[in-house]
Amino acid sequence: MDKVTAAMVLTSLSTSPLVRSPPVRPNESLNGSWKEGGFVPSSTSSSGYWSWNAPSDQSNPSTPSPPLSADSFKAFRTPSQPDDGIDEGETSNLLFDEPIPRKRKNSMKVMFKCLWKNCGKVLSTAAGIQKHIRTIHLGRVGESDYSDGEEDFYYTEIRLNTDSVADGLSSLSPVSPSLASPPSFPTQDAIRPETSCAKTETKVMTPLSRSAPTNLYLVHTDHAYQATPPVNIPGSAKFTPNGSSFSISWQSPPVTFTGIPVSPTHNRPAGSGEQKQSHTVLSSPPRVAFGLRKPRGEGKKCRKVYGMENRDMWCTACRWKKACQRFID
DNA sequence: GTTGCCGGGAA
DNA sequence: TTCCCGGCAAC
Repeated sequence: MDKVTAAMVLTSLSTSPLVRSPPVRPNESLNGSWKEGGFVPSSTSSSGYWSWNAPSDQSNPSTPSPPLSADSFKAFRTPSQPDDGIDEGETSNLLFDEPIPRKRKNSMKVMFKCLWKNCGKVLSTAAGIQKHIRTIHLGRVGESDYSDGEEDFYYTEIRLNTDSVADGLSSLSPVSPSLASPPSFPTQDAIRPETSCAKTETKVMTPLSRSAPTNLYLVHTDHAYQATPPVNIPGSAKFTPNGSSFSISWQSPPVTFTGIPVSPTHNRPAGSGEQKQSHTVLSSPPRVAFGLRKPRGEGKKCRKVYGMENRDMWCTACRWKKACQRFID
């Protein structure tokens, strides 16, 4: 364990500079929805992974730079057709960002494996695998060069390296689809890219949702719990010293995930059930168990804002001593 | 002590 | 269904 945790810490440290370097990034490159609120800056590494998208064309196998691992993430959330109904879903993603072992560039060979069912084709370049997916699986023959990023869902990178540490990490990290993917996920529906699934449990699956390396992101989901606001959690909370044990715990989920038919994303604290799901581990380490009353929101509520004297200005819920509806946390 | 709100009851 | 409030837990 020690080794592992140490490795985690190191990786997170080493990567952060890469990721965060240009503060500019978040604002410009991403589609607007993100940047603001929570993710931005504070946390060391969680905020940055988006920025990799552009450069991450790792067509050159010889340079398995950080972007690769990032790329694998990218897969989960394709930048192209993302937000629909996903509101906070994404935030949860951030969590997972961290654990990825992106490491120094040394003797590693990167291959790309098609995750499409019964395919498993392995190519040495991302471009190649994307093309393969586009043409063979997605049937986009004509528009060969057109890529909306969907292919990303269907392949994963495989690092063939000699690095011991890397091995250790990869085995732990959720990003080892090579292990998990083959056994077709029992619940293809259950797990699907948040992008499309959002919170809806639509049954219509795009090819995408069917075979994507979902397990990867399951991992992150919960955060859930904290929906939007919780955004912060990931970054800072996670890697605090005492958070280390925590990170470990959540790694297992990918494996254990049983495919509960629920969209991993959310977090709207709404349903009590949602919370407990996969995320439990992540988001609420110390929290009491679920059944208990939910933690009090931090925001000011009608009572505090308007005061007792202006009770008529309160939202009805507050007036009735119910959960405030005006200042929702 | 204050505040948020669950659980439950009365109208 | 609407309105209230006792009481508990988090602050």
